[in-house]
Amino acid sequence: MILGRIGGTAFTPRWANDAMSELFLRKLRHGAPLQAEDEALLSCLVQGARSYEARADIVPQGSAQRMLSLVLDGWACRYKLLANGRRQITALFLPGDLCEPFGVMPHVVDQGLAALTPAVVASVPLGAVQDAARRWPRIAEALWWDLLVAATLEREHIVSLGRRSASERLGHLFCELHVRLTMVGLADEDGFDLPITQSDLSDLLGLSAVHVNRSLQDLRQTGLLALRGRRLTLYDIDRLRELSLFEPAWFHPRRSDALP
Amino acid sequence: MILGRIGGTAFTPRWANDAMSELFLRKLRHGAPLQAEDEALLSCLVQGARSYEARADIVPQGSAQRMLSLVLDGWACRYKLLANGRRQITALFLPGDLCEPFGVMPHVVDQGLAALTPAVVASVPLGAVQDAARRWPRIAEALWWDLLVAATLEREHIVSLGRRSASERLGHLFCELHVRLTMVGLADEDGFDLPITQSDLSDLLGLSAVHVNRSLQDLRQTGLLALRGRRLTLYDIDRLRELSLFEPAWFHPRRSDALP
DNA sequence: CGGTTGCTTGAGATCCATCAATAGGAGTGG
DNA sequence: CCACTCCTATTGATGGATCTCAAGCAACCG
Repeated sequence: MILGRIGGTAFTPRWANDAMSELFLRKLRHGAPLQAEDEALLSCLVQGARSYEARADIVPQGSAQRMLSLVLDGWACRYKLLANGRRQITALFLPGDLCEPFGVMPHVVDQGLAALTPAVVASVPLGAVQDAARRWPRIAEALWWDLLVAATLEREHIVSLGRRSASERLGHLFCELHVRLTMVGLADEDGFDLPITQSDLSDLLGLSAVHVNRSLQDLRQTGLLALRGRRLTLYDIDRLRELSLFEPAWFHPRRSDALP
Repeated sequence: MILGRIGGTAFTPRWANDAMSELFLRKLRHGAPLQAEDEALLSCLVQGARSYEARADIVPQGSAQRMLSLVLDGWACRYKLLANGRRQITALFLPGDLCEPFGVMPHVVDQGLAALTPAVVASVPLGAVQDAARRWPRIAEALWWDLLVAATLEREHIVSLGRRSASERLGHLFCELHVRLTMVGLADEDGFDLPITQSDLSDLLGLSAVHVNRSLQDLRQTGLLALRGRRLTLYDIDRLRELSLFEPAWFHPRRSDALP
């Protein structure tokens, strides 16, 4: 429930500049027809990778924001800590995810950003992204698409918390993660790595950790999935989607040139 | 639970062009130092007002989006209808609210837009807004600020659904509405008009209508508020904020020029 | 080996949903 | 003005979903 206080450590040399932006680009390609020059330009924006331990704050609640965070490795989250000590995770960020809409002006963040696992996070200067978007239409399109997907995820999160049962929330989350991780090549057909704790899941889904545990057991006993160690195996994705009221259609907003 | 099928009626002449954008401008002034020329330009974008009956769909779920909707009068909402018939309202729109972030490209909307009360809604051409923002920095700043506030509201909605009790959700909503309505001059110090039904509130807050009713009675009996007819009176806003874990600070992201 | 963290299980309490019935209020037509 | 209807608000009773507290277990790690 309580987040650790360990800050980021120094620059991590194992991330060469190309490798850093690879997952990010892989995702953006779903949103716009990026050319080699667009990708080269985007790569240049990604700099200053730092490592964080699990539970470390990346951007503390209430601090001023001038850079965007891009997750290179590990999982992170946006969260809010309430006065009564409860925590709600409002968004989950996977490798390749940009943690804020690209064009916001500098501002004070109302919610913090924290690592859920050991993570490597790069900083992207706000102004540079805005400039790139202003000058290169395909980059702008890709970034707007990314923003659109992020907003859709957030709204679906609201729907889950408001109108889905505990098992449905879990199932829906797993379906969503499967799609997102597949987009960046981090899932295979029947599952993926789930590196966060059940307590994190509970803070994400608005449940207690105990109930997450029991609902997971329900899903296992129904034969829909297995969760051993960090590996989540999905035995029957179609049935899981049906059970969770998951509609993959909303996931890929059509590109403008594809609109009727 | 089920939305009506009545479409919009024809153009409503009672809205002159100036009056149409007045509330919208009033809100944006909180986000950027708009000059007369900026406001004039923004006013020109707002066109094509239409009236809708309560419960009418404004933009149905699954349709293509090329225009932005601006609420001139009445309350509206973004909602999702689940396969099992449940409805979740993901955002509430008040007079002066732009219903989508300004810059999104045309896309298929995953969630519909509906009137909750009789409403008048104008359409704003997407391209025109983007052009204006590109050319006039203050307009861009105001619109980004608006987007930022909308995103913050959405995240706070997630926190409510995930980690606040029924009474806290209601209290938090009323505090939020009080701030938002005050920004456009539609609330006075001790309350405002609440024109939606308890059933709408339940779909917004992820509760049952019966439980909304009971939680409202709790709040009344605690002496925090009164709700007679459509008028909501707040007797002790500070105490209500405390009880609801409402933090008004996040509401006004600082302008870029005010950052340290 | 002891300490820590995360997972699992049980029992009891609480919050909230559902079902069903009644009451109030606004509009409508006679 | 009354009877009627629809919609919304209210109330009661009951069951279910989920929470909390508490304890035990398993894995990992220095």
